[in-house]
Amino acid sequence: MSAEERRESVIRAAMSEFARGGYYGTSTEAIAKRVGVSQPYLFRLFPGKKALFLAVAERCLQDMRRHFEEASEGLSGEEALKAMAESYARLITEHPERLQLQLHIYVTVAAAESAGDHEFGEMVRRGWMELWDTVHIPLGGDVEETTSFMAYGMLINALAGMGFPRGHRVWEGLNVSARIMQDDARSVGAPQDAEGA
Amino acid sequence: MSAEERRESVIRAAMSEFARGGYYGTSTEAIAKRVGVSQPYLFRLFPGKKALFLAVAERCLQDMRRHFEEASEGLSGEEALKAMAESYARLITEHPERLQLQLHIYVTVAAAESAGDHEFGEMVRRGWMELWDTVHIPLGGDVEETTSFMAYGMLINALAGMGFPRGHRVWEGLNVSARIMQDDARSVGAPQDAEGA
DNA sequence: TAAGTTAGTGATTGAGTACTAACTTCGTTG
DNA sequence: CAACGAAGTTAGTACTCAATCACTAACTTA
Repeated sequence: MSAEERRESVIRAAMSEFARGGYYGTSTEAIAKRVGVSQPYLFRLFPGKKALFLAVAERCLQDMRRHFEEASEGLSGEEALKAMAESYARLITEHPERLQLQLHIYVTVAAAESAGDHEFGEMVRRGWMELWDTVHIPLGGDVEETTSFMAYGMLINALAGMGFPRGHRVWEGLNVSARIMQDDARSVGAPQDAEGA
Repeated sequence: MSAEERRESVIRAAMSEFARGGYYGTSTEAIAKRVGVSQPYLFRLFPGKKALFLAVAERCLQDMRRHFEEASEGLSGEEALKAMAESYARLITEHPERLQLQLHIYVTVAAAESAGDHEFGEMVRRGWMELWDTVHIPLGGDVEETTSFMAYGMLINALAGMGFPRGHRVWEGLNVSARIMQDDARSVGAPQDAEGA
């Protein structure tokens, strides 16, 4: 297998592992094991753990963008909104590790930023803006609509991350105002506990 | 100093340290050093690192709730909304470590949930619902309004975490549709880079 | 003063960490 | 066939981490 192909498979494996444990909670050995390669060899494919995480974050944002592009292809306005929302809902319910990876990226970039390391932040901001524009266009260039779409998306991330089961009252407001996740609302990760209090 | 007082100071110190590095990125020694106590003694005050993080998360949610209660005291409707939004904006701009701690809690609970550990999740969901109700009441019991408030709050968390500077176009939609952070919008952690692309 | 409790420390342990250096294996090509 | 470069390994270093254990000094109570 060529080094480039190997790098690709390492990124995929690292996406899974970093999704589980985040940056500090993931060992390079775990990634290597998943790829089926020796751990030191990772350092020949990537200069270090940080660079690998960066590559993973970049890929995650790219995937996200492509996801929205495909979902909204040929649609616009309300139709595009519904299509993207449903597509996103399906993505994070069927692949909860995607949600976790996103959360890990947000928190890691925030930590890096306030630690004075802006390299990671620049990349993520660039990725986010591309994502923003990808959503903005099919929504008719409406800034408020796009912002609202992103905001409800972030709330969904949080609720799903916390493990609120579908049908819980905290999801209620989303069905109406966001026109999102009508029938597709589903708990991510955690199962039944109706109220939690 | 009594054990109870010590525990209190440990929680405060741990909030700062966990905000920086999250669960895996924070050593118990760093926390102990900040408290001014030996590292092994932490394990007399708390059964383990995990229990300490749990106590920190609980405290963070409590603080958050109290914050909104105080901000909305005696107000209702639009006035309460503005007061809570401004108060929250001030909190995370003046204390960026609060934002980071919240992000770390969300990601850690998500990881715990999908790893089958629901103890942490139950606590956080309970805390979130209390927070939700605390916001819900002054907003006149309007579910959509409350959901929208929470959603824009989560978007603000994400944008601030990524280090988008105030005035950046990604904040634009928030000024209008969310009636949040009009003049108070401010970058958290990261300084100027106008576009990032 | 004897008995017991509470707050706290120093030394250590065993597991895990990112990363390096030196070696091997093997298909391709002059 | 021999030389080479690229893919990949084994062995190892220097270090960090959570947690445990045995201990002590100060205070309280009777």
